[in-house]
Amino acid sequence: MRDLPKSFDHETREPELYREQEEAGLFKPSGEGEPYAIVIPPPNVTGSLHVGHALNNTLQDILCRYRRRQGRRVLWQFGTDHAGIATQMVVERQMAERQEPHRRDIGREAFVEKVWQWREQSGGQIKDQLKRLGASLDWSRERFTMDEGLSEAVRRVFVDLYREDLIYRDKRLVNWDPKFQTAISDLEVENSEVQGKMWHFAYPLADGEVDGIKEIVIATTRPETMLGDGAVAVHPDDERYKNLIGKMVRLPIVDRLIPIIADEYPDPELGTGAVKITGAHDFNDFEVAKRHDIPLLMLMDEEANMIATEENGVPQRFDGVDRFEARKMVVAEIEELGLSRGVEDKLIMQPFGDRSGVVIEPMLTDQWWVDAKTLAGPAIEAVRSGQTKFVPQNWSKTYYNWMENIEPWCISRQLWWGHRVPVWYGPDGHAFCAMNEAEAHRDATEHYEEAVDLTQDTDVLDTWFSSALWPFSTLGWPEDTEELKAFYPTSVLSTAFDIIFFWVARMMMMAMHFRKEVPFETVYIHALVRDEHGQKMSKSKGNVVDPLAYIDEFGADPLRFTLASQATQGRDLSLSKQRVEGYRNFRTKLWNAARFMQMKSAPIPAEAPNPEEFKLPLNRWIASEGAKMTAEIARALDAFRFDEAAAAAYQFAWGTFCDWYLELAKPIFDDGDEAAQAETRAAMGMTLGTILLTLEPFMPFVTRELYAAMKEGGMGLDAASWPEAAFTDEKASKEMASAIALISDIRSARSEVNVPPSAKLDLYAIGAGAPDFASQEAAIKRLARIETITAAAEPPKGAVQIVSGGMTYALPVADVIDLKAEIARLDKEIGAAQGQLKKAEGKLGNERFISKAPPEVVAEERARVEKFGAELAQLTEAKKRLESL
RNA sequence: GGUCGCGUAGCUCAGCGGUAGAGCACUCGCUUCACACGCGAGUGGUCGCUGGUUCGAUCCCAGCCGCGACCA
Repeated sequence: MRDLPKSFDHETREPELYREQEEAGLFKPSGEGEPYAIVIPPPNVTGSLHVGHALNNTLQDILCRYRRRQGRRVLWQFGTDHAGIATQMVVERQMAERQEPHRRDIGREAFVEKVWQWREQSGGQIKDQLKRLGASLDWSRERFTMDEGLSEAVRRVFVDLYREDLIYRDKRLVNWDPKFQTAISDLEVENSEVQGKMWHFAYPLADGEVDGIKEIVIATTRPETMLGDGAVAVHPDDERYKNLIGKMVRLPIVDRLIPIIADEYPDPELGTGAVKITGAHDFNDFEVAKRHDIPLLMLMDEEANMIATEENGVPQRFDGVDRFEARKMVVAEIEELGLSRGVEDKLIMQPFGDRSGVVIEPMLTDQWWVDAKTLAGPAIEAVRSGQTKFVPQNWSKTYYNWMENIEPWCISRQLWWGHRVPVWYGPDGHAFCAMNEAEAHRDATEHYEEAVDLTQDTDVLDTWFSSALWPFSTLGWPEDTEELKAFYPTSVLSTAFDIIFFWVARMMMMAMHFRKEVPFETVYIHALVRDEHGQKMSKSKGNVVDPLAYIDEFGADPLRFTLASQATQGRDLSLSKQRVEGYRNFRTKLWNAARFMQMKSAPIPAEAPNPEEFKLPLNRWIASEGAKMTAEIARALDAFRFDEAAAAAYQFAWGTFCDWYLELAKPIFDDGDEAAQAETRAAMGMTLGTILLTLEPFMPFVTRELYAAMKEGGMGLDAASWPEAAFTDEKASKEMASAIALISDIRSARSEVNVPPSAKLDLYAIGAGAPDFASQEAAIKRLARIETITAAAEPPKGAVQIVSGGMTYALPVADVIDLKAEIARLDKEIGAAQGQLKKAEGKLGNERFISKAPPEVVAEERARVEKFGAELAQLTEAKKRLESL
């Protein structure tokens, strides 16, 4: 045993202990066990550790450490993703701060070079933060989505899907982010409700009045788009407009004739029932325009400034005007024309870019698309058939719901940082999709029958396109590597629910298509971390918790234990400082228990003793309880019940081992014989070993420190495997439970009748029966502060009377007895017993209960009647004796 | 509007057909030779509301009220 300092210095020891593990090669797959693999959800290169990361990586670390201890060959794959938009944004901002030229001025190649430089210098700070958390990731296998290998995988997938017609180029409406000037996917758009206005504009009929009507009034929340209207639509069944269908209206300001058409899209109940159709700037309108072959007029450029062109006929004064400025102009001009028919305030849903925060503009552009619908089929089937399971199971519904209604996936981005689309164009625009430029040239030469100049597509691919390959690309695919053979499909993927669409679904699709196998057997969906009041954390609320601050203050162990103990299924978790503090106390408790054991020379034995050979009920009991706990933790972790596993460990270590076992063992060290002491040392050491080993996945630092200090012979914790949990001894458990109950009952009675804690009393066991825990006399004396234990026929005068385990005991407290308090105490117990008795008797009095309830339940109730009946009799008698004083 | 989830002790949450639980907070007591980041003893709940199923409902079903998330 090595001497333990007074307390654990997490600040200096945690980093040292981490380094020791890493240097020992603990984080690399080892041994011959069955492979177990988890790929980390790759954090952004720009990312830093937030509570969500802390939770997710704690849980993954627990799984990995648990499986390692069970002898599995564990790979926890680390890597980061290149985060196209975010990274480009960061580097551009940095360039601006340094007053360097804009990226457009230095050109694409130089800019991309700068991004790589940035990554070398400042990317990946999250690695060090994950190390502080204690994450046992295999750093030696780190991957990056822009690595050559992973880029190769991306090209392979693109080329193959292109050749199978599952990737195609198409001009369609996309969500356009005017700030970053790129298309983004549906998922990167956040719709939120904002206070807006609904304007009513009158469009005059072109050929004068029809049945006394000379205009049609449309309602719009986006007046500026009226400049590009191609039609006005009404519902075919709308009586108000029946006669107007087919007529033309004169579009104000632009002075263009557009038709009134009938379509199912307008809701007659909403607004005026007449809807303007701007096919190039609204998703619903686009569909209507396509159905009726209405021209799509582009109104804006890449920055969402208005453009006036020959084609769109927008007046020159709008050219170059910002879209919101243009809105004001349109409204003013309509009013001037006398065509305004009112305006109302209205809550409207508006799309925002999740990274840029600006209003997204639907824009008609050429983009690359993945035929997600086709890929989704096998991915849905893989979950339906149970090849991949969601935990908690409910999330599979979210997955199905999304997958079954999936839209084409827009994968092209007008950025510079990312995987460039592997397509080259010939002089006539003919496209050649190839793994590299040389191949494209070869194909082109064959096509044109001469060498031609090619230009590569300027778009890059959505970051999620490369992340979708993560489970197999990190293992070396498209090469057929040993890692791929050993670790694919991976065992578990752990992530948050909001990533199901972004990532899980896409990994499933790609894996089923390219590997014909699921990417992972289980998808564990963890909860959201909220603040201590259950509020979602947000920068604007200022309630964001920095996990690193908790690590600084308390250490990683308490933070990890807090997160694990709150990781229940199906509910978000609230993180509070108090709770972390509480588990810091738990760590200290373990520490002090070990220090006590050092005083008693009770190390973790070099060779584990066999509990079957223990003689003392106390030691047989703790071995039995320890085995129970170990089995419970394993069961809980197998079921991803981190909370239950943590609770079992906490309850056993503190509630059973420290509060009872160590206390009950003290009298043996005081005056037990040599053999009893030796056995108790061995059992105690063994149990501490069990606690440290089962707790290690949760608290990898302090458990290592204590194990190393306490282990006889100095062998480290990592040489030990998960404790075998086979021993039980019901008889010893029962005996100890009785002793513990009696001690508790005596303590309660003493406290309630105000016996000073320091006073030592004599205990009398009343009547003929003998208690079944004779072996614990010394412990009872010590823990309940009893001087002597004697059998007696009758309780002495002035005694507190205790009914425990079917026996009556008396505690003479001489003159100090508080008669009133004692009667009150007995009354309380009598009341409780009566309540229980009445309840059980009530059930048994119900004939239908007797006939319909299962016999064992009925028997249970009968036993309860007997037990509480006897208890009540004893208590009543005790009270009578007291009153006769 | 559709889908999913949640309302259990002051707070944060387990439990989910047969004796209501944990941590924290609170009250009282304690320099008990590992630990006051501690020890001991307590207080606190018509388990959102209303019906139904059942011998029996916090748990299952239906409706309602309140809260939240996701998708339209």
